Amino acid sequence: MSKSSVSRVINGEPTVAPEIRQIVMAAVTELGYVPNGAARNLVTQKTNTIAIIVSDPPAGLVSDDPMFAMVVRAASRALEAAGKQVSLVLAGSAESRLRVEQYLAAGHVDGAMLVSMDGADPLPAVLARTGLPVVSHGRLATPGLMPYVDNDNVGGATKAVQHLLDQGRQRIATISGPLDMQAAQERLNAYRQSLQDSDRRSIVALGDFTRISGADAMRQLLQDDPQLDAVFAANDLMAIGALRTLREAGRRVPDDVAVVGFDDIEAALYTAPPLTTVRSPMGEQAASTVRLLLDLLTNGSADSVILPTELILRESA
Amino acid sequence: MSKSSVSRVINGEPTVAPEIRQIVMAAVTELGYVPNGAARNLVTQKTNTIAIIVSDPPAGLVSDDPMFAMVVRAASRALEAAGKQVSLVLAGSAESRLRVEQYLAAGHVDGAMLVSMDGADPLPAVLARTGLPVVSHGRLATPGLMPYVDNDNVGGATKAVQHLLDQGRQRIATISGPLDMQAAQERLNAYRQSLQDSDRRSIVALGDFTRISGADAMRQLLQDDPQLDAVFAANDLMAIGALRTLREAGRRVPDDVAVVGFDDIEAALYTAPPLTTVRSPMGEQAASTVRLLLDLLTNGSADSVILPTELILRESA
DNA sequence: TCAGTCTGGGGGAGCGCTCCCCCAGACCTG
DNA sequence: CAGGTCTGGGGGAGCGCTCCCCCAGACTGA
Repeated sequence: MSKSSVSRVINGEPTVAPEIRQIVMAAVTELGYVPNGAARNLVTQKTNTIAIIVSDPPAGLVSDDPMFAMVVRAASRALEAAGKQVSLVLAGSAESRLRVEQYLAAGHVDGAMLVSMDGADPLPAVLARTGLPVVSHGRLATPGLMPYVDNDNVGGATKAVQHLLDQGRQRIATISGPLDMQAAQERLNAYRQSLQDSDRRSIVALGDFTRISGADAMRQLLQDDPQLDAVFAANDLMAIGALRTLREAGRRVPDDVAVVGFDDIEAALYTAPPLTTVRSPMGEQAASTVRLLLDLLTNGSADSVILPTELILRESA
Repeated sequence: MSKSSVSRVINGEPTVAPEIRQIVMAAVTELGYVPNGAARNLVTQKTNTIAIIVSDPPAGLVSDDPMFAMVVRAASRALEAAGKQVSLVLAGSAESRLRVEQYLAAGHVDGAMLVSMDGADPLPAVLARTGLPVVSHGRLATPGLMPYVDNDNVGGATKAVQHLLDQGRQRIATISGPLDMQAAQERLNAYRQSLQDSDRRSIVALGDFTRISGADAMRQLLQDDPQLDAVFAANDLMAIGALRTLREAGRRVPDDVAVVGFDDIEAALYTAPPLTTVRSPMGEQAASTVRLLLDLLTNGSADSVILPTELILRESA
């Protein structure tokens, strides 16, 4: 019995006699043999592993981020369903960035998926230059670097603001996300455009997509314009923070102030009152991004995708 | 110039002349050379990679799980700080379980960290038998299989119930987590013990640690005992669900019904009213678990750790 | 029956590293 | 100055696989 035959059996090649296959399989199960991954990777020049690269904010800032959980989970699932291993990479500080680059260059992975990179991040450009198949979950500031899957931020934000307008709200403020993130920018622009189209003034406060920043921004907004009667928050987490500030300030929602969020995370169902929000299909987006990468891996090319968003009416607006 | 010298330089061995080191370094940066990971792994018999194995509930059930985000993030960070790569593994269906086993047996990782395994899961036992260094985030149902880090569930739950008792609450119910999870069981037992010690009857509903299950369980509880005036939920997510049901049922919190949660996730700060809860240091627990594994890797042994919990008083009780 | 074709299995090279062994040359000591 | 010691660098084996090449043996058709 030669190792060639064993190799053939294990890799499921058809040109092997059933009898031999039997013998090998028996031996394999009996001995509990498992082929060595490193050796295999070495010779085949592939690893069956995909990196999920998540930009990690400086320590301390992190909360229980629903985006992280949803995206990482959905992506991992899709990847595992396709028989790929997942390597999770947190891209935080500058020196960790170098490590990431080295890691990918060392051939540890067959491809990578970038998640929520901010505009200033040099990583996408660096990775694109390595020639490794890379896709992005969310559109990047620099276009054309790699294919991506995003949701329709502009359409969603427009629907949200339009809804507020349709309700007859007069002073509609917004809590924006960090402007170095593409999604935050698009949502803010759409808000501005909608208000401008109906001859209204923008009232903007800046957050960073966390609950606490939403609460702070709402406080700011209330101070800037005590008369405001509606707020569009660029994500649900900040909307939840805003809800809290409004409660503390004695404003009733939606009677005094209407609130609309963005994302439709599960928590939006459980706020008081339940949050009206724009649903962005995060799980689906992650799965699509994986599909994109898989396409890129097999075909050498893949086309970016924009997923539709939908306004979910609940009680806060 | 021989490859031996290059190898020595790259691996930072001291027995190499500064001059040669210079030359090699120059060549390396100029050519952008990065050593091949697979080849290295093959010969050194180690991968510098640690698996984080998360039990994944059957699709659909998953929501934005703060536990997942916190633990995976904190653990990854600690691992990367120690120079380890992270391999994220979702252990879902039975067949995926086999894949996990194969994967680990193939020598792709140097060690593994189990997260939130339920009691029925055969995976811990299987992994323990492979001889691979493995630790658990959270105590396992089968003791002695591997070292673990857990928080003081019993102490925390006792404090929570005691607080309700001290307030003079008469009918204290609980929403338990899934009983195949060790943490849920300990919290329930502590609740029972505390009530028994003060001669009171237990009122128990079962949830599965999700918001929606908390809302459902609360409905059940209200039906079982309309007179109840306090609820201890085995985690914050279920407490949030309970809050919603209570609001819908027209009960005031904490006036009519007091609510205490467990975990102190960030969302607990933003509920209406803010949630009184038991803080369990999830991030710290994850970091400790990593430290445990690292110890195990270097020393060959490591001792389990129990982290203290603390009651955080807010407005819901 | 024999040349010719086809199929399946064995031998062995080689993937890109690390690490051991050995040797050249510098240095030291009596 | 000769013999011994020590230091640093080069050669080469080998990690455990896959895959190519080739050959033995079965099978076909004239």
